[in-house]
Amino acid sequence: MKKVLLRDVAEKAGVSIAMVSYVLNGQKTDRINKDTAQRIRKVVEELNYRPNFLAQSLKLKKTFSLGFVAADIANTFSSQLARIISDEADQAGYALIIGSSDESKPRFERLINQLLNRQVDGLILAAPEGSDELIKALQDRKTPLVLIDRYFPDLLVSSVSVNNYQASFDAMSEFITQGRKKIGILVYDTTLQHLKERMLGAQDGITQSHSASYVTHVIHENHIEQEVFAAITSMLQTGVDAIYFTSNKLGIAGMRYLMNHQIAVPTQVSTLFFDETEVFDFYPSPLPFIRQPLADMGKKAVELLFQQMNDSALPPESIILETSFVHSHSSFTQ
Amino acid sequence: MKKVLLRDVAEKAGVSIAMVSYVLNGQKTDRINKDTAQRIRKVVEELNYRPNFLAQSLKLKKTFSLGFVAADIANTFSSQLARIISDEADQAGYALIIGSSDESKPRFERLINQLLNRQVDGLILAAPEGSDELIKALQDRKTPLVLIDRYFPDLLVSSVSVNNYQASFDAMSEFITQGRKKIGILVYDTTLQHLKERMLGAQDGITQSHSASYVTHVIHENHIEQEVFAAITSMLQTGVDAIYFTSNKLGIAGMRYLMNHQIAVPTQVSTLFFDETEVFDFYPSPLPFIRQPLADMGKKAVELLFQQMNDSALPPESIILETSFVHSHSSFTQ
DNA sequence: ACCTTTTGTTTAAACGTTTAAACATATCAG
DNA sequence: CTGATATGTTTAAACGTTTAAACAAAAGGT
Repeated sequence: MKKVLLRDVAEKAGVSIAMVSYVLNGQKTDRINKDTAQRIRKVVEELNYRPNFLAQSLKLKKTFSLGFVAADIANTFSSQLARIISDEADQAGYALIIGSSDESKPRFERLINQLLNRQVDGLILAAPEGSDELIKALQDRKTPLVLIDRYFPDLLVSSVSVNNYQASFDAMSEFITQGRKKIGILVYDTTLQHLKERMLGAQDGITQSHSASYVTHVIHENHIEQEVFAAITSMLQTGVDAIYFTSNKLGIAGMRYLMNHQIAVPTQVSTLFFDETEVFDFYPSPLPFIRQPLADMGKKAVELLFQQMNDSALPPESIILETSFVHSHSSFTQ
Repeated sequence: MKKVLLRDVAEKAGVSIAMVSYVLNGQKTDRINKDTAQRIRKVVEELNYRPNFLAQSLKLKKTFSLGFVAADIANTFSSQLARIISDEADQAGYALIIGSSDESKPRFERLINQLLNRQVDGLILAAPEGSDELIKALQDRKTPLVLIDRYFPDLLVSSVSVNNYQASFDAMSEFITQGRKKIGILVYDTTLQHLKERMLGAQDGITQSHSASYVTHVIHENHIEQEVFAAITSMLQTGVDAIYFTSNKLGIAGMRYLMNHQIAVPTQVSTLFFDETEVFDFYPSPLPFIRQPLADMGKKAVELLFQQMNDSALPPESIILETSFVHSHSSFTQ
């Protein structure tokens, strides 16, 4: 079965290719004869004509597709974000091409190049460590672009993120009012600003309470499980009575430990997580956590990106969304 | 900063556009002067020329992109599959456009149309209920296409799936050797063959053991939580001592119930799941499940698809992969 | 010396659209 | 009845590549 072209429609309707194009795109409606238009539309229907996206894109210099490079698509955070962005893009008639850098800078760069080769109209990026210059270069090339989740303090780029510092700062009061005295903070060994801020916020929050101390353990990405286990072991030995997990994955590893070692939560140690996971549901006691407004983040990012695409002269805008503190995860979230 | 075109390279290198194209595509290598080729390559480098994918695709009638329509990308099963397929495609130089039908046939159809408009070179589909004719139509149009996970018994299309019937059948012996007498089976109200086979396999397995009976509860997709809760309540009242959850989501809902109601697993009721979830880790006792070979499924699907794309005359092939029975989920899977 | 190959390069059409500009005919004002 | 204007449609160039075919010059064979 041969592909139906504009030419085929034109031929069958007895008009020029241009006419068909005009009718299909709703242009020159005031000029075109109603009957002709009707006839063309009928033929289009009959032949079930579908425009060739490639040809259109080539001509219009617009592919109606966006690229999203996630940090690690295996992580629920990324995949939920991807889903939201995809839906959002979809509604605007855009397709989303998704990549995952797996936190590797070279891979990130490769993905971006691929996306640009494919002429995506804009990018939403969860940038890995050390990718600042790369982002800068993209910006210099006037590539419409929005950072999500991650941001670089000395880079003036549009971004959507959450109040990492403040949320962490505020959350510590939870431990304080519980009367916790020694708080363990688990962080990654990273230069990523948003993670550093989670740590700093927590530390400052504790310090300023004047009623508790903290100990920070730095975990390396490639040995999460082992290092988290070691960190918690050490913490418990040194009388830590509350633990703040600054990320998703750290939290999961931590809970696995506490579960396996039958540590009573929150009696023996109190816990707090940045980010939510389905697994929390399955812990016998409620596990409080800081929730990021995923849907808003995704929507805002797409919105910002579209703005950039429509007006490249627009100055970069940084949106910082509020997180919320959730005391107990309802069993009835679907 | 202007886009660098083939023309720009040609100009700077003092040759025709064709020469640059030939050199870049490694064609006519025997004819082209080594020095000229070298010079061209140098200019390409200097100008950092990137071919325009659209123009290439239009000319070559190949977009080097595949479409994957997942059943529900929010489900780990789908997203893991997506990740594998994406990686596999990537390695072959193909991009993956992902959609999620959310088990809705109209949405499925819309997504497929979008993907075809975008001229993807092939499709991998987790088809929702009742989409047989649609698949058939695609096949008639000679669209390279592979079904994954789901299949339609009377449709001769390439597909990759697992031994749903046999796996369920065999798994029941687990309950039998435990001496379980009344087994509850939780299934969806669906016409999807793979799910029906999971149910039938289990039923036949139990029947043929001559030592236990079963009761089947049908759950409707849109009220999973409530209906699963009701079903389990009813089962427990009628002396069911083992439950087989035929899917991921049913299992999660079920475990949530058992957890909340402090039902002892496996002492009071034994459980068995089709599919694995991270949440299983967080249950105090090990939860046995049937594992699908996700990676193999994804790889095979891509492989099959590429075969189809290379030779459209190839007859459809159905690959059925083996599942494995996992007794206890290791706490150290990353 | 002349024809044939070989080597190296260019020309030009094609892929399937969009759209400015040109064209043709009908309608209208004076 | 004529020039202007409104109405309806077509022509042709462009988007950025690929590639068959044509061309030109050098090398080889007799």
